[in-house]
Amino acid sequence: MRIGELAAATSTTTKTLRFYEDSGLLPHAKRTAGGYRDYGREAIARLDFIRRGRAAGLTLAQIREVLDIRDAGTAPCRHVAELLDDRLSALDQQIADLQALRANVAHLRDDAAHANPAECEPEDVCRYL
Amino acid sequence: MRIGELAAATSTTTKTLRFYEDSGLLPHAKRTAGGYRDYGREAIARLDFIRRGRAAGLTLAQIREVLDIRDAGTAPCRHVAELLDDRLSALDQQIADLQALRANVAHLRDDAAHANPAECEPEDVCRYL
DNA sequence: ATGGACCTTCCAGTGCAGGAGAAGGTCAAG
DNA sequence: CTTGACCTTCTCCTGCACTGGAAGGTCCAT
Repeated sequence: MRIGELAAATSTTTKTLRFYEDSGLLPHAKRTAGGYRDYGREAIARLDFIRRGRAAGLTLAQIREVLDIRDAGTAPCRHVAELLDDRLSALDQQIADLQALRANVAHLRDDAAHANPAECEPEDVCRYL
Repeated sequence: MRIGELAAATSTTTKTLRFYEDSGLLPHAKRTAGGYRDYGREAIARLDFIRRGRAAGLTLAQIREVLDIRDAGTAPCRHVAELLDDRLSALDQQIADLQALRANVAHLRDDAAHANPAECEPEDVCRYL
């Protein structure tokens, strides 16, 4: 499989695949006589793994950590669970922050809606954020 | 108030304050005879506003949008309410996205937690992400 | 043998939110 | 009058995850 086919099969781009190789997420691909990268089908599974990790909000560095453990021949289940726990905490915090902000903005919006435009001072806009 | 005092009062840095001025988040400060920036107390309130927005995950561009409307001075409340409605919709979408992501990550994490490490083969790693 | 699709490497830029450090100016204390 | 803290502008650097483009090589059909 050449790089373009792999890119199409994984809904990504050749640029991204070369970038992943440079970043150590994909092993150095073997080459054809003409110097083209030649991928096996396992590359698709690896890229699906990377894609799922990205979708879960992991950084490429975190994904590489997991892949490195796997490539060393050890099962990274425990490590994956830890990474996901960290990610859950971060998400909970982020959600709580956004909900607090939403409440503030909603309050501010109500005030803006009910205020008499004639007596609406610019300074009032920022009272609640 | 000089830039260092303002930075200390708002738990930020002089670098950040100059960057905010360049970015249009802070107005051009008036200068002392020696060319130093000279801030009034209202700068602290403005930076607190920026800090709270940042803490809740807003971008500087989004914060600037709100500040620009305030700075227009003549900002009609109706217009502000419209802007805030847009912001509320965006926040609701963002919260919903994060909650969906959280559910996904929690599900993945549970799978990883219930796996028996002894029978977890390296090839299985993809199951958990 | 030629055209076009695809590939190669290398260099550079994007957007975000600043941070590092150089070269020099200002100000108050000793 | 000098020292040291603080300030000025300036240019470049950071990390993240790519993206774009130039210059050239390969492969396959016509």
